[in-house]
Amino acid sequence: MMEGPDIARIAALIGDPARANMLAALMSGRALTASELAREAGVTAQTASSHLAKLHAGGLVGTRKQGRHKYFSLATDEVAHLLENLMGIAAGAGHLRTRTGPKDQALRKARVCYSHLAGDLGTQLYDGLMRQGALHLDGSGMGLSDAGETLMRRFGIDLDALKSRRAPLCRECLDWSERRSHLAGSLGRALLSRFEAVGWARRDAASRAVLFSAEGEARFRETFSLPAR
Amino acid sequence: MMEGPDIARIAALIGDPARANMLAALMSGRALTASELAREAGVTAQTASSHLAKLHAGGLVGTRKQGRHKYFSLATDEVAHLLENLMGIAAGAGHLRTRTGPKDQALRKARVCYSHLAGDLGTQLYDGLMRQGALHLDGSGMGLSDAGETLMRRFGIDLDALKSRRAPLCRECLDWSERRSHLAGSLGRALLSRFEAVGWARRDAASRAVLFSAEGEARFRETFSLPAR
DNA sequence: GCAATGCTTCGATTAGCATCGAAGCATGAT
DNA sequence: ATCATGCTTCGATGCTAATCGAAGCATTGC
Repeated sequence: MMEGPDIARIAALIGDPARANMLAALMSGRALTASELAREAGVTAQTASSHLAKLHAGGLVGTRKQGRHKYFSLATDEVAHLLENLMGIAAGAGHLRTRTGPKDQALRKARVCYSHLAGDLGTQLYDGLMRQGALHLDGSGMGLSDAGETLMRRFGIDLDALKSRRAPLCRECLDWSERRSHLAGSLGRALLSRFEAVGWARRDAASRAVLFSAEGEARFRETFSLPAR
Repeated sequence: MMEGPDIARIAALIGDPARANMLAALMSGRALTASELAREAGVTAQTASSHLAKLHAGGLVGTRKQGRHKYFSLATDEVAHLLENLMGIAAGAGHLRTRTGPKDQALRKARVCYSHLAGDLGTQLYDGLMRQGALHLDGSGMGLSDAGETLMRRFGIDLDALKSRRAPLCRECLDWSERRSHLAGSLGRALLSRFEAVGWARRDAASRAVLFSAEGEARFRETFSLPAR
């Protein structure tokens, strides 16, 4: 006993419903203010402040002060990965909370996972990149092949800027609805924001859903050689 | 708010120190009795019983009654994956920054993750299989190539028996000490038990460590074309 | 049969912590 | 300056849940 790191400490952090709701809200990838998170969790500002302080001390969220606002976001991709993982188990093992409403279906099709694309389209993208050899997974981790780099540059991704950062370019992230991997890392982030920039998709304001237009989805499938739906 | 599955519910389950210790103990892959888990967690039999009932109701552990003993084990590989994931974050963000005691080093080198090989040797095996093309990761998930099947059969793995089961043959699992993937799934399980069967390694009785003999490690590296240490 | 072992249920105690009201402290707007 | 907004600290309250002792069931062994 007592071997390995203190797992209970951070599990307990996530274990409070108010904090869990805050973290789930931060899975949108957007940085949110303390009051927004308070509203999201359904508690008053004071309790939210206390919760956020604990999340910060526990290393799960990062903060940024801007004027009289304080913005919170998930600390790392790994935290997002953990949360997604938790959702998978909660969806499978917990009672069937998955009442597949219409909004729920949109979430399953495409949603934001921290800051990259998840859901059916996210895993399809990942699979497609793997299939055509744009992505590879070898000893040193995951990376882009030459063909992949060309593809990304042609799509308008500034790879040089991404590479100059310390953050890993490619990571995989387990999808809770699909139970398969999708692409995370700074490239995953850049791709999602590019999808928005070129008008293929936009984020739902109220949820984590990513709404592709009909034409946007067609162009998306075409660009990454995915089967037409 | 309230979208997605109830993440707080199971995080809270793991968030209690006693339960977390029990789960960590079950990461050895062995099925343990209620009293063993009570001792492991440092609580009396009554409280342990209460905790285990909750873990069972929450779907995190499975039970098997045998005589007057009740054996507990982790419910699925996904649960093990989640715990390993949690350890990674706890090790990074929490205090207790890896005081590398002598036993700790053994754990880092090779240990049991649920029921397959983790640690340095586990990730090396995974990387080696990937490098030589025995394993591949494509659209439909992870699988063995023909060369990989030959390799496994030659090593004495009964692939047909594994394939006939419903459980996935190959899965990847994120390693908390190495922060990279190692091989899980029924093949991962079979490999570890084969390592023990042919006398290359044995499990430490008191911890999750897997102890390779000098010759065992050499044969291991030779068999899977890993660089000599 | 009786005793022993392993586990569970019951009841009571306790401690921790989530919660909120109110006040304090910044920063920004008028 | 003065007020408003956003966040934090303080103090008090109340609820949840972890804990254990003791008794209750089940199973095994003699």
